[in-house]
Amino acid sequence: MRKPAERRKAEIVTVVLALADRIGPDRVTTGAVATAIGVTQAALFRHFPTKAALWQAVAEHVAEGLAAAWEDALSRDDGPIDRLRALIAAQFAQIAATPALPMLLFSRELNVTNAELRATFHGLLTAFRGLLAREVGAGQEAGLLRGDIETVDAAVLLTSLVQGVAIRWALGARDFDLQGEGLRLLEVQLRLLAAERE
Amino acid sequence: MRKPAERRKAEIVTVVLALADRIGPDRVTTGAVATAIGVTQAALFRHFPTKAALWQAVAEHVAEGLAAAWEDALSRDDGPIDRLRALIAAQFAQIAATPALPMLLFSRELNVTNAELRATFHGLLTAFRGLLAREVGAGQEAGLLRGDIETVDAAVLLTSLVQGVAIRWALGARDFDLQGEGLRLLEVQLRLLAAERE
DNA sequence: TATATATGTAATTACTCACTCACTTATCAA
DNA sequence: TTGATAAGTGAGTGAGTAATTACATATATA
Repeated sequence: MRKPAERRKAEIVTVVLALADRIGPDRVTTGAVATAIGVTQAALFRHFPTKAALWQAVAEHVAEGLAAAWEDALSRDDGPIDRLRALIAAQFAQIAATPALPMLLFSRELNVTNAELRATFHGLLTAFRGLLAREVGAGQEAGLLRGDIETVDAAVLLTSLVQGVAIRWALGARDFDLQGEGLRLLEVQLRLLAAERE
Repeated sequence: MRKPAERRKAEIVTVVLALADRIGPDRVTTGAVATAIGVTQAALFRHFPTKAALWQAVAEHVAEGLAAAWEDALSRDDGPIDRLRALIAAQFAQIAATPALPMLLFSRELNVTNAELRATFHGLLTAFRGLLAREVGAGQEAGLLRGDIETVDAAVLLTSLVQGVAIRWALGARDFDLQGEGLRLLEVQLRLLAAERE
């Protein structure tokens, strides 16, 4: 079935992510993508000049999703602790919705083929840490979080929590609920960071 | 130059790890390994029946290194907190000595091609978490660490710390001292976990 | 309706990869 | 010194894989 280029491009990006989840990012061949969509392999090159360009489009799609989720998490008018919760919940939600994401960060296509893209993703992680740091700082100002910890260090500990849980989830058999376990551990870490002991 | 099989095998394993660091685990082809050593590609198959077996040997090499480092860290007769420090310091040291390790965890070889390899590494991470949990438990028993936190949760937070810092190091330009930064953050987390506030 | 163009196909190319096999030669023990 | 054997070679094979090309046709628009 013939489709306008825009929709076909979007379809290809979606299928690449789904395939990356099912068989791993580095097994996503142009042939596999084409078969999954129902077109010939050559048709892909009508929409993307190279396979690297295709991966770049995928990465941009993911980056936009993350940025949107962060913005949405910060849009609510809560206190800093709840904003921290929302940010990290959004991160877990994005990873759960795009399970290939952790592997994608280390995939050959993204790291080896496209250095620019690697910088983009590294920038995303840094940006996320920055957002966390801002909320942590606000929490410290408000006397909600311990003040005897460097703001940035607390942010690093929180991003590490996300990455650690995501790794355990991805490397294991995905045999637990990422979001549930992640948010549970977040509460533990938040209790450690809290200004007052209950 | 002809070498006895044992030494050649060891050489191959070493070169694979070095190449994995330099060009990425999934770019390590049998041809690249052979050229780096100075033999023909066919010679590799004199020592390993398949490429998967070669990777398994690499994994065992890494596993032995980690196990030895852990044992060494636990051999000293310190208190639980110092043992935690020693364990995590050993982990950072091993990662720094084998910089391909973080990437290896996300390689296609491990995640897609070689299920046995994946099981090996997943087992290693689980074992490490177990060792940490034991020391955390001892620290809680001794009244050195907060008792109102699940022992296992604290262990997860500590392994996450290691992984988070290692990822930031590997994905970035390796532009900071892994061990130094890691141990610094460990002290922060230990302060959060401490039973008494100073 | 006619036609230009965007979308898609079939067939093929150039290349990489893991792996095989018949053959050679260095090494070492008898 | 000689013969057995372990270690290495040269020349392949078959199975992918991205990308190209000449050709076809659906679709929108004038």
